[in-house]
Amino acid sequence: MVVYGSADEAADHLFHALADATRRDIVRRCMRDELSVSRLAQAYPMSFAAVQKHVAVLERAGLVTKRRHGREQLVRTAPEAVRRARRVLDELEATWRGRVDRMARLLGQDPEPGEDSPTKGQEK
Amino acid sequence: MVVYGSADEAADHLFHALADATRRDIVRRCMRDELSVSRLAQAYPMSFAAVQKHVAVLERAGLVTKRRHGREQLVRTAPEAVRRARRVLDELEATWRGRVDRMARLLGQDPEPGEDSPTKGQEK
DNA sequence: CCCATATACAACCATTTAGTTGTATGTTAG
DNA sequence: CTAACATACAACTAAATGGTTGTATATGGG
Repeated sequence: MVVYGSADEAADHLFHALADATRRDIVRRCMRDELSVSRLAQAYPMSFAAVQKHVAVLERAGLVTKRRHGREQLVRTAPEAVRRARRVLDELEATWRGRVDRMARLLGQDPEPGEDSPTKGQEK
Repeated sequence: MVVYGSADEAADHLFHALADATRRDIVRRCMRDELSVSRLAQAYPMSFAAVQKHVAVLERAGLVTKRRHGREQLVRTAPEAVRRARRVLDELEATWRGRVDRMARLLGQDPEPGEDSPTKGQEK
């Protein structure tokens, strides 16, 4: 799974978090209101602990934040979250059509996968 | 990993495929040119078979297509691919601010996670 | 104070992933 | 034809995932 600089790691976490229907649903729900974890848990056919873990994954990816209110933990989708994911996709396109391609040609080395940036430092 | 109707499944595959830096890099490279699998493999610090598998994951997600040319298999990023991923993100927002919320209120039932559409078909 | 609720977290299990190696099958260049 | 190359695919391993149950710790209401 390679190590990667924090840039790639952030994208890894983001997309990984979105790659599960339950988590996407949590994101949707928590865009409208703040919901406690137990409230959320009631909505899915799985244990409280399982939902707790899903929320943790979303939190690690920066897609939601938690805020304590009394004895409950209110979950809310980070306002900028989905937008941020979209930006990563944009960069995915941009990296190619702009920077990399152009720079490689300027340097006179053809921009093909000869041996450059083997996954590692790519745009980190 | 649960069954899901094909709609969610497609999103699962899409985001899962994007949740790996090597695969994102393959997507970038193959937007510019068509590249053979072995050509791609040279670019990463892993075996040919490993890269082959990454390409398979991308293919399953509809992010790239393969086309035979002689003895090589040329990989190319699906033109519409990234755009499609972005659309899923848009829907993620839209579902909330438009449809679900509004409909639920119209129906007079509060749109909270009581038990409605628990991600649907989540029962494995 | 006592209890029910809301969360946290550890331990465990089954499945998937990401990688490996090894072998088989096509295809093209000589 | 044959050798070298490009791919396909099976089998195996280590680690990560997604889920479970069980236990511990806060907190709020009466």
